[in-house]
Amino acid sequence: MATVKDIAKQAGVSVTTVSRALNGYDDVSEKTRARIREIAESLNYSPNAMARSLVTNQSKTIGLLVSGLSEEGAKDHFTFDVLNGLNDRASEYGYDLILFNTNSAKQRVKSYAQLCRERRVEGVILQGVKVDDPYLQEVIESDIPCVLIDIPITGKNVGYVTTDNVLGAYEAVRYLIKQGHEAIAFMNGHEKAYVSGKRLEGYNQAMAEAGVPVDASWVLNGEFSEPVARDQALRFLQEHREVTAMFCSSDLMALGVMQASKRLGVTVPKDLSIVGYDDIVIAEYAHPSLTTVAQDKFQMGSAAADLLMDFLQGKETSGEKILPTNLVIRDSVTRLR
Amino acid sequence: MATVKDIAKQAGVSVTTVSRALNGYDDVSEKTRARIREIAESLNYSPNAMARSLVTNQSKTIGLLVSGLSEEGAKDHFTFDVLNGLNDRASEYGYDLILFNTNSAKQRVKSYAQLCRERRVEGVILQGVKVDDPYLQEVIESDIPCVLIDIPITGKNVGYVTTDNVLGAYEAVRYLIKQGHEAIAFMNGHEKAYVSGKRLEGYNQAMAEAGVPVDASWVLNGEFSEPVARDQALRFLQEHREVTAMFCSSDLMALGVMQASKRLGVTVPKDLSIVGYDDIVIAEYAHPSLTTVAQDKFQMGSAAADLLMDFLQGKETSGEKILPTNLVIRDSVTRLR
DNA sequence: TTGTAGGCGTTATCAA
DNA sequence: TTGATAACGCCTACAA
Repeated sequence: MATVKDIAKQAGVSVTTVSRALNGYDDVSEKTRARIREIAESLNYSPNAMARSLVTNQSKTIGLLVSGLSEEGAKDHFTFDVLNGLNDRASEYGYDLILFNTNSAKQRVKSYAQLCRERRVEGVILQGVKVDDPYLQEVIESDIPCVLIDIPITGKNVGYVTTDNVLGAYEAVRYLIKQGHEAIAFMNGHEKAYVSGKRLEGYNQAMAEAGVPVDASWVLNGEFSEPVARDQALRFLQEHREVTAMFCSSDLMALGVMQASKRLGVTVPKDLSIVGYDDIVIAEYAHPSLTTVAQDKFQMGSAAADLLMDFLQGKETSGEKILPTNLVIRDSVTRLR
Repeated sequence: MATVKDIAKQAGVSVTTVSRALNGYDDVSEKTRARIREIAESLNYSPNAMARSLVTNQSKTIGLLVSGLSEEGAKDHFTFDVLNGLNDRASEYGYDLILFNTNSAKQRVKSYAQLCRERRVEGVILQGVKVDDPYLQEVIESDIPCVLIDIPITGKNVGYVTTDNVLGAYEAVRYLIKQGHEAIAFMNGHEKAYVSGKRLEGYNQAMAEAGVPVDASWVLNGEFSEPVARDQALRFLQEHREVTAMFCSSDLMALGVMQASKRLGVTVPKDLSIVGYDDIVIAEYAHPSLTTVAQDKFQMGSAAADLLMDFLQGKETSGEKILPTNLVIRDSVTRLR
């Protein structure tokens, strides 16, 4: 593989000149620059990014840490969409993405932070990690600039991107109320998730506003899992025939609730209205199609890239980006009366 | 950031000793090794992968080139699943993945091959590219070891992973025939795709075996697109009320056909049986749920990693891996008579 | 068992 | 406008 030295030799100049010619410095005559360019091309020269990084101390690389990336059966496109947005924007900044995953088969000895330091990533995006994940602490304390998805931590070079979970849930529940529902249960996710707390807030808020008292036992924990939500719903719906609607903290759980309904002979939306959260692809194809709170996952990715770049460029920033949600109305809710 | 030099200084030894102690050479006394390890730890030392690469000439990095990665609305989990399998296996080999995408907003000046050379990736996986993609040629000619997904090219350090498309299609159609169908149309993808040719082969084979003549006009081109398949089906189904089944070269197209059926008042599967291909997540949730030819995408990814490693380690290999498919029977096919 | 010295490919500093 | 030279952090003959 050709190096600057090869070019220099062939052009009869020094490596310095070659370097500067190729990097567009203006203290090199156009004539030699042209000659050098030509030779570089003919030699199929590509600068060695690593050698460059070594001296500039810039790897032009950002790390993506995804917990549970390798798990099969991740039905929600969430991770992937965020990754796309991220990659798209990062490449605009001239950065490439490098992927790390935690749960490798051979219990990886190296820690996240170590991986990042070895590769000298300039920043990190963390996604899908739980609030109590030990990796989380490790990375935050590592002083590598870092942006979290859906975990609200800010600090020196630490920020996060999320959507307006309170408002999203609020609007969903208010929509149900406007459709005449009052007996509205809430299938929430596990407590380790930041978003769960926020969405509960939104639920409570909408209920309070409508003057509907909230029964704590009507807030279920589906652990963001389809089968768990199904089982929870199975139990709950049998005990509470009076419920007319259920708001779910994820589409996957909403699908679980649908399954439970079907099994119990409860027709959606006639006997039970359901609203989900996320707007995953399946939502549109479910039967009936699912009314849900949509998050723009692609945008979450690019916003995360933007925020990280702010850190890297030393820009002043609050370190938080809260994106809007959008209620997508389909066929899983019926108007009461 | 701590370097070997720092450690050496603090331990009162040379950098050589540090390097060898940390890399597990046995010509260093256990006592000094222990001391060096301790100091390294206390200094939070991580070796600089780039400096190491520079001298070992091994980047421990493989590139992933995905065409159309950033396109929103890629409903099939395909790319993502493959990526997961790839990443999972690669990390077992001690390799990290670096992502490149072509269609960045700012028309990226650098070519794929250039990107790969700059980052000194040891090998490349190419996915989602069309047979006539200029990038394809470029990469293949670049003499970087490379594995293609679903494109049958082999050569020096070039190989591919695919599934048995002929057999997959054959089994799908034979299944339809066993259910009593004879008037079976085929919604194929575009001709630029390798898999389309193969699946057509399988279709023809099964039909011939059953002694059912194939009418070329019954083979449609849905371009692997949901709306295109829908429109094609709309036209075709109106003209051919005698068709009882349609085999589709992708689940997405099968969904398009379902939409068309619905619009025409043709009930699936009572009036029209449908078999798809891929087994994307939506297939299970569609209404009726879709009988389809499943491909293990995760496994395709890990097989690709394996093959690439064979190249990198100079192992003898045919350069092709053809994985099995698996007919998943759900509710979109009815038994005739 | 340990240390010295050279080099990987690039950029940066300084002098010519 | 150009060139010599010294880094960057690491590994690896070779010598001690």
